[in-house]
Amino acid sequence: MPGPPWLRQRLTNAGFRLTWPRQVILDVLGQNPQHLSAEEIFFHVHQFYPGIGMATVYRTLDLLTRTGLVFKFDFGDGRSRYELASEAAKGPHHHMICTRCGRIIDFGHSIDEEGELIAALGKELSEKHGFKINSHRIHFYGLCQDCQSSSTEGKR
Amino acid sequence: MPGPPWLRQRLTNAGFRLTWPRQVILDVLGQNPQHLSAEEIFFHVHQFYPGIGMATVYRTLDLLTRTGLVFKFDFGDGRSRYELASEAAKGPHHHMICTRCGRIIDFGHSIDEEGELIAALGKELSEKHGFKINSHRIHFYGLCQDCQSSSTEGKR
DNA sequence: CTGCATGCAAACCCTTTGCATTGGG
DNA sequence: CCCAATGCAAAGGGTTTGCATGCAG
Repeated sequence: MPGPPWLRQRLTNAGFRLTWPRQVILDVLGQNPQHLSAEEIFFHVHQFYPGIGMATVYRTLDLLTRTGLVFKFDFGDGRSRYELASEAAKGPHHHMICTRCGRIIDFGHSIDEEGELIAALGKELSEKHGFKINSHRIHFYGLCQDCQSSSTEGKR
Repeated sequence: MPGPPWLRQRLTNAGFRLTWPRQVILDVLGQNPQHLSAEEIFFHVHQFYPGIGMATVYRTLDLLTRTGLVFKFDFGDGRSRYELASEAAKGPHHHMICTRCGRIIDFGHSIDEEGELIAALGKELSEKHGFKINSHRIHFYGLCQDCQSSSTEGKR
């Protein structure tokens, strides 16, 4: 259960204490490239550190999110997902959400059009509305392979 | 409080009863182009139809969403927003979310790059993962004009 | 008339918070 | 040592559900 030391350093650098729960949560996130819900993170962490409570998971995730070490995602199913920023930053990083079973897959791509599009939209946004864009996300909705077989589509 | 009759027709066509609460909810949505939360919809509807309950609002919104008359959005603030599909479909339609004050603005644009980008990404998604894309949404995160003035940025 | 739709209130789920205790620096 | 961080349990906020009643078709 080692895990990247530079992440821990960024915590202490930001003035936060390097506690056991925080290290384990960081490690769990580092070992799970998928988006984990708070409950899933709790479950994983609990195996190494049984005494942990959900409140600490939430507080730590909030801390990590505010510090920028973790990204928080909302896919519309009522629970948030979390992912290491360093993992998400490995490339443009979007998501495909199956409107039937709720499955979410990461979608790292490398298409030139995106840079131009985002730049153009960002320019328009700042000119028309005075916004300063820091990031963007693209969500695709549709049916995953498994759900295309079945007939009745349960739309969200 | 008239409101578009074709919308009501789509309800009856789908086999649902044309009740008073449903008509009023549809009218409220038709008169408010912004994204409304369930609570805001309840509040508006309540003025015309005081007897209505939140449960009916939620059940109706769910019905309308499943029928495709209404789009449901999640911007990450813990409550869902709803908007008439016919309104949202007036053009490519994305959102800018201020990470400080939570303000959301609609962002209807008309940039050619988007079609190409989405097509390219959709192709990749279907080829690599077997997904069938029905729709997509782009979220921009940043600071709105008002919040750029203030110093401390409260990240989500 | 018949059963879908409503209203009310309780239940639910995820997340946040209060408070005494613990442990990192 | 001291205060930030934890754990527990209770509270909170949005959404869903059970059940008796009401109304559209």
